[in-house]
Amino acid sequence: MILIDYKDRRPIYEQVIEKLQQMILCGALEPHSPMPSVRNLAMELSLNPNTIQRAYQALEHTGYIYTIKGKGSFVSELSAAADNKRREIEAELQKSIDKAMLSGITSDELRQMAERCITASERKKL
Amino acid sequence: MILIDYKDRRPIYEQVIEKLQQMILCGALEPHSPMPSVRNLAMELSLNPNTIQRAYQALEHTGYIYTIKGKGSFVSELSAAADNKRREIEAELQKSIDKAMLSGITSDELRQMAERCITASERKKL
DNA sequence: ATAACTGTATTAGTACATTTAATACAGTGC
DNA sequence: GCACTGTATTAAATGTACTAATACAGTTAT
Repeated sequence: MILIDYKDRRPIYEQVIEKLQQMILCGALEPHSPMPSVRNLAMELSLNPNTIQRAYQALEHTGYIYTIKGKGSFVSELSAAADNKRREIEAELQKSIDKAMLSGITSDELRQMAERCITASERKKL
Repeated sequence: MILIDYKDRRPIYEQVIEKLQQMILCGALEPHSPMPSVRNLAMELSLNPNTIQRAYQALEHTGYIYTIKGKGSFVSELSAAADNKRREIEAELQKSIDKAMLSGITSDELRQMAERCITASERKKL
């Protein structure tokens, strides 16, 4: 269910973080359900447990999961995390759009471009 | 005129490429005008000439500049480069929007978000 | 209590990309 | 010839990511 893209320039632990965030936010992982153990997920993805540990610690730090020592890690209620993610996504979008404007693309062209991207993304969800 | 952001995680040569692309595409550097020499720009930005050389070679390879050995590098006509850049930007936008949808953000929320970002970016240009 | 799980911490080693540095070579123009 | 262009090469230093191998502590079931 999680696919590591070795062509992606970002570090593996960041890819793991992103995928798990998405699964939590879109409801694929339900609040208070147990996350896979560090060692199991590492086995499943053929990664070192340290790499998964790093991802889990980041997820706990940002409120996506909570941990009970000896028992495991569990999905958090998503209220706070969802708001943060929305802010994060808007910031990324803002960066892309700023770059586009600096390269001489007009607002109207950008609106059309955004609409094209959104409908394309909708189609993929089917 | 070019500012290197050492907090940016991307390599320096990529930042240089991006800034020069923007300056060429928005007309700040006119077609057939001479680019600063590799050594001069390196001095000005306090970087190693090799770093600038790497950026220039990438810019030549993608059609932003052309080079005459012994004379220097010059800004290209921007027809081809502009189209490539537009495609590049739309691809980046598509990625951001796909991620947003995967995180459970709806199309309508995304449209509002995009509009907010575009108007914010317009304001900065004043 | 023992075994088999959980998360956590630490240290070491390897690999890789980026950047700097120091040169050297070749073409252009005064 | 000199001063400027771009180009090429090799070496060294740096930082990050990742793996590996352990060790420790808490939970749970038998």
